[in-house]
Amino acid sequence: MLKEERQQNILQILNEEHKIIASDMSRRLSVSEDTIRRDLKELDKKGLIKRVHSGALRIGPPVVDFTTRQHISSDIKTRLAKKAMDFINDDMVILIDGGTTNLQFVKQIPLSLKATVITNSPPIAMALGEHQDVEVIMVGGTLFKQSMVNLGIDTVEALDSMRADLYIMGVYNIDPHIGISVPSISEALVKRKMANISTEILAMVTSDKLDTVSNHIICPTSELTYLVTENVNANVKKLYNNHEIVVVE
Amino acid sequence: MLKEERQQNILQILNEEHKIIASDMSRRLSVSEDTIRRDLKELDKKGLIKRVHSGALRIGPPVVDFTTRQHISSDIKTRLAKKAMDFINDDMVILIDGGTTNLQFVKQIPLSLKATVITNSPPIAMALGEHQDVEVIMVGGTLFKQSMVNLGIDTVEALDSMRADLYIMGVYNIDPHIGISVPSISEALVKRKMANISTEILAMVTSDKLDTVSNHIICPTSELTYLVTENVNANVKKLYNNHEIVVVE
DNA sequence: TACAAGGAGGCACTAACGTGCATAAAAGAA
DNA sequence: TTCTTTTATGCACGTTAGTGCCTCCTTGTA
Repeated sequence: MLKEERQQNILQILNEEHKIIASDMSRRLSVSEDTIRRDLKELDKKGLIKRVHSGALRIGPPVVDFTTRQHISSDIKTRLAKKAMDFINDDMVILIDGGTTNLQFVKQIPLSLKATVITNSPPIAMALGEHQDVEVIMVGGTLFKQSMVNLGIDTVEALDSMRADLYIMGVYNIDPHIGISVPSISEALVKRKMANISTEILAMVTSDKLDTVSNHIICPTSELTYLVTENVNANVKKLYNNHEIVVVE
Repeated sequence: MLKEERQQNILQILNEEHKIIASDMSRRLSVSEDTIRRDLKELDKKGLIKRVHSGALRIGPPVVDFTTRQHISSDIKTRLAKKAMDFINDDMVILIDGGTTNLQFVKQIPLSLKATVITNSPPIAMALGEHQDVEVIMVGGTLFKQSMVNLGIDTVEALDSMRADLYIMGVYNIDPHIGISVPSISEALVKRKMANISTEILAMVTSDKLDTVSNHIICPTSELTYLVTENVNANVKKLYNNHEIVVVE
């Protein structure tokens, strides 16, 4: 059994049982207690578990069925999220809007991060409920249920008095000839404002969104700083040749 | 049983019972009194409990984390919610703040309701995601993770330009001599503003919240219109004799 | 003041830990 | 593939944490 595999098992068991005993794990996974101890040490260092004498405790509530399914189905999104994590540091002011890719990203954020997160998405805000050192600022507005984000004039006005170091933009699709587009004018206005108040902009894009033709409102992309994606075709490359493109294989 | 687990148990019990006796705990948790004493000493040092001769006292009001509270006494909350539903009609503008009782209420709202809901609580907003004919207005602010509501000056300012027919107020406890109280000044300010902009005010209160002594900031209750509760003692009855008290048996 | 219950600190025992080292297993490089 | 390098694992052994018991001291109450 591989180390990663074993550690995944430990996390899985811990998720179900809320606590584990090192000696117990040693028997269940057929490795020495030393190995288990080393695993627990590592996982604790990563902030995934709480190491205690004799074993370890789960951090936070168990991951429920719904979120588990999301994890399984969105392997690519997880990989993109992990890559995007490289651009996150302590003490940043991070602006994040909605979308499942962004939600996946937020779920990857280590509990140890110290930062300020501004968001107009209730699910994103709630996903940060366990992060003690992350201050969450919610931007209000009219809830747009399709994508679970707050939009409207109030949202734009509230954003007016804020500034962020990095804006993690949720993306629907990228038209190779125009750029990033969104399905509604309200969303476009909010995203435009968000782009304006941020120093850098990062977008995570899964390949199904690349190279799609769209007749929706354009969101200006001239300030895009990082594009994190799986692979990229010639058109997109040309469009973004001024920006850093991170390709996750 | 792990040390941390045991201490967690002690805190849990103390949270429910307000005081504990060391010798008692020794029996209940099957460890020696010495160990219990050491635990109490540690927890006291961390400022989580107040150590006294013979045992320990709880510091402040009973507070459990949001996800835990969600599962506590939800059956009675459901019954309160169903009763409170009598005061809801189509085309109303309903203002709802946070709390698990309120969340339970929102989950009872029929999908057919046509209304506008204003809230500063992300979970409440998300719970209305399926209601096609409910327009949800989210009020932004700084997310207060313990109760999952947005608070702060921005919240109060945003509320300033709104009006509601009914405010469903989340309640922590009712002091028989003072009235409704909340654990923080930020929350008090927001609740006060919410009360000001609403024509009627409704509060659902489970019996464990009745008649509890609290030294926290008062939230003015003079405008309270409906009190929906399980049962009510003389003190509370006297305090609210101007208002409609609905008792759910 | 006296007396019982509770508490502090020391001691001892056991289970758990960490570390260094030898060996086995992966992962890369040729 | 085969060899080399790196990483992971298990064992030995000295150290530490957690617990119960004991003794002496403190606190609360009659």
